[in-house]
Amino acid sequence: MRHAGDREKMVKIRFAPSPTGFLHIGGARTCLFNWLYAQKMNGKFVLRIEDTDLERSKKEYLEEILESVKWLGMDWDEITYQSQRFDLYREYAQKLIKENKAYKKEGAIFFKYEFTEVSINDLIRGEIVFKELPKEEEVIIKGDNTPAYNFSCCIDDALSQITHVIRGEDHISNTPKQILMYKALGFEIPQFAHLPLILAPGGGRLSKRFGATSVREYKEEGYLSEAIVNYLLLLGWSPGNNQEIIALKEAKEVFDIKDVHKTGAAFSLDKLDWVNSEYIKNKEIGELTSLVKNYLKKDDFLPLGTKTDYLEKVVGLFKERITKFSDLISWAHFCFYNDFKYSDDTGDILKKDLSKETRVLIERMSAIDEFNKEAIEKEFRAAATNCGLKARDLVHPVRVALTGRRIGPGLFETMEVLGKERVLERLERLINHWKKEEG
RNA sequence: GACCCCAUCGUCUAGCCCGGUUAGGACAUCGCCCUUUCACGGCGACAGCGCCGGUUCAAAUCCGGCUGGGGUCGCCA
Repeated sequence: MRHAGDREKMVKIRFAPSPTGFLHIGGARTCLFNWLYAQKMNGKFVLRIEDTDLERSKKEYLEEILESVKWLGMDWDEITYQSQRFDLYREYAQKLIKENKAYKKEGAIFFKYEFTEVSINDLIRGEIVFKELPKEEEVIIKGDNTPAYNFSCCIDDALSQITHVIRGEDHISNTPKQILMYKALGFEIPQFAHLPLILAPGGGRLSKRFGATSVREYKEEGYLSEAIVNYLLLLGWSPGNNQEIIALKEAKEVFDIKDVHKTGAAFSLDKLDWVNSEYIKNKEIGELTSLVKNYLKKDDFLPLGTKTDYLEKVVGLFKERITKFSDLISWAHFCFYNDFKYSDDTGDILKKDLSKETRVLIERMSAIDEFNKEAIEKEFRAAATNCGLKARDLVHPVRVALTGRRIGPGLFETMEVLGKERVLERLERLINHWKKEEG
């Protein structure tokens, strides 16, 4: 409730990626917390593209970043590009020169820090006091006439009236420098909040050495955006109540920047996998199928003309046992192709020649009209019993015949999904296998 | 090295602000149950307040020091 006396400015937040690489998992979380705060405060969310490094900034990175932000479920009210505002930064640099706060030197423009003690009131960490600065001057306009980070950052934050700067902990040491620039420029100083860093599994910096670091790579591995968001939310923040699974729209309601941790959090693929499998299990089958279809299309994995309702059955077969969509490529291969070989580790299962018993099974299976798992199970067990076998003695070799593997989904469900024709075909192939082994 | 940040199971965390808990949950690991395999699911086990002082009847919780980890010190952002 807003009172007449409140002079509070509308909250305005920014996420400021640099298009010199794909959206990093850490950047994604920074974006998430910024977005969440804006949502919670009913404020505006600005995307500011920090493309001042003309050499390293690439259009493809920019596009990927925007795509990833959207994919994760976020949107923005405004987008600005620093590369379009170079004149502005130069103007302010000139102003500082006139006021004797900056000077030209070695082809660049330097800002002179008027250092006293600088104190930051961090929303997460409380007061941070800097008693010393490592330098006395800072480049604000580089030799090539482009602005340096700390300078363009201040000017944009001030001019676009950013009220809260929420960024990674690695920026803490930039903050006193920026505060001094704000002061020199006569700008109002925003609120700051420094997020803990995401650490590599062993601790230390999250780098390429530890596997995927960009959102895009996780997408390509077949992680759901909701799962990535959920997992990232759990890194440095908790909704409380022992809750682990939380959707973005729910987090929006309960998020409070003050609850964010101060400690760096190690990234755990195991936990991400678990969160992802939770989302897969709980997702409505139709939606899941369309996501899977879209995912598998990319690698041309699905044979042309695969029907959606067939794919849906396959997805139903596997949704309880995969952690990410890419698992399907090896596990569900047999659902789409007939040309698979029996895996090397199935030797013990196929050792005993059960041609006769398989023949009996074929008879029973072909006699079924409604080829569903109940009927299949009934006939299957009857066949085994008739041959004096335990069901499991027939189950294992048949699974190998149908899937090529010793492990997989429930056999009767698998048979129903494959359909009578393919089941019979593959059973014949099993008999042939034994024939060859003998000869 | 200088400046700054941080510290609860192996990992992510609840608890800390407003001292009194068998320090709770999740992932991972291990065991049992379910079962046609693998999973899922269910049940259970393992495992933690970095150390030393201080304040207090009482400290994970408040204070100080130490140790340990992290970040920054670019005409990168």
